[in-house]
Amino acid sequence: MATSQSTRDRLLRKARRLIWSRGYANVSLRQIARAAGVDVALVSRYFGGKRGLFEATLEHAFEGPALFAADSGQLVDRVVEMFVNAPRQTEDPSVVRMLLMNAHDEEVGPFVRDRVQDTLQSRLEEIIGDRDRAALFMAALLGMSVAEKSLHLGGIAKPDSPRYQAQLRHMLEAALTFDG
Amino acid sequence: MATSQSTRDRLLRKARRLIWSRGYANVSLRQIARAAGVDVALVSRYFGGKRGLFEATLEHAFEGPALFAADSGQLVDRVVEMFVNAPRQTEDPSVVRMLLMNAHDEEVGPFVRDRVQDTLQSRLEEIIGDRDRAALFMAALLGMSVAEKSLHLGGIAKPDSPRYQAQLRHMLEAALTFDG
DNA sequence: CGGATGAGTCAACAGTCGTTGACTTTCAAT
DNA sequence: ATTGAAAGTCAACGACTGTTGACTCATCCG
Repeated sequence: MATSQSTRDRLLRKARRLIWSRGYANVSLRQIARAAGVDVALVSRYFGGKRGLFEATLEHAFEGPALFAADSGQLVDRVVEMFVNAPRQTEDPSVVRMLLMNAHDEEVGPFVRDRVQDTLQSRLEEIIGDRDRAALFMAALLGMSVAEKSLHLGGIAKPDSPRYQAQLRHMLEAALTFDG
Repeated sequence: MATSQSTRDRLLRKARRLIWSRGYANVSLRQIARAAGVDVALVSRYFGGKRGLFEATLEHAFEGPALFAADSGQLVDRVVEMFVNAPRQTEDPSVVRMLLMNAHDEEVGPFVRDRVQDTLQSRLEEIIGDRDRAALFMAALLGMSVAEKSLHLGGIAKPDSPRYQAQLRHMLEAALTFDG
């Protein structure tokens, strides 16, 4: 028998994949449910609605252990590892991709931005030890991601190439040398 | 009497402001028409539909004269001028904002990306003289924009402050020193 | 004056959306 | 074997979307 837990998980996984990559407003519950092989009505039953389903996908989303264990010296290496190698295996959208697709959203944007501030960004400031540099570091990460993943900008190398590593590393390290 | 041209322009202006800042899928024709004080049906009459209206807002969108007249030495100054000072006056969304909001869109995303490649990006490559550096330059611009405008990242200064100029300039110049 | 043209209005269409409540089925415990 | 809760199904709802065609109205030409 299909336990409640397993169908809940199937919904959650498909929702993460679809909403994180296409954006909250651009994915319907019916699409998610169909992909998960589950009836639409169960979304409201298990998560209280679309909003609740999306928020559930964000639990533990910012607990990248590799990043959070890093100190300042390892930071660039860890981030490059996270965003260059990891996505190749999991095929799940990265947190940065989720950010780009949902931070502007009218309904869930504020929630997403708050979560990022509280966790990822504040942790980054701790590691780097400078508020401005941490912000620029994040900006570099976002810029590279949007340029490659969604703009398909020629000149940005394919993310599985060594040249992309070099490009990303260059911009990240540049952020860390800012001296306002 | 209200000539056809003037209502066409009113629709166009409101569409640019709304779609550029909120994204194609997140603005309805009825919202645009109401903001313009015009009946919805006229959109289909004058532009052939929502898609046509949006594409019309992109005509001449990438002809920033200040940027296109620049040579390599003036580039950073011109871009800082364009994205720091100009938006203060016009209150219109910048091209970068339009890009961030619409490059991912399922319906108009490909169109937008093609236009950017053909005009802005290729012109940037001409000026900079290096494909990789041009791409990183664009990534820096995008990253700063998304970090400030839509993520409201603490640590990124307010765009009308001298410190924001310094931050943006730092990242842009870093892109130009990439040596793969 | 009469008719035609262009501009604007209005109601309706087919479709999709998130959500709800009533229903059936399944399974375990008394 | 009967009861009861849990799990899943299904149809319908009101709201919203882009688009269409028939309508009114004013203006200008012959």
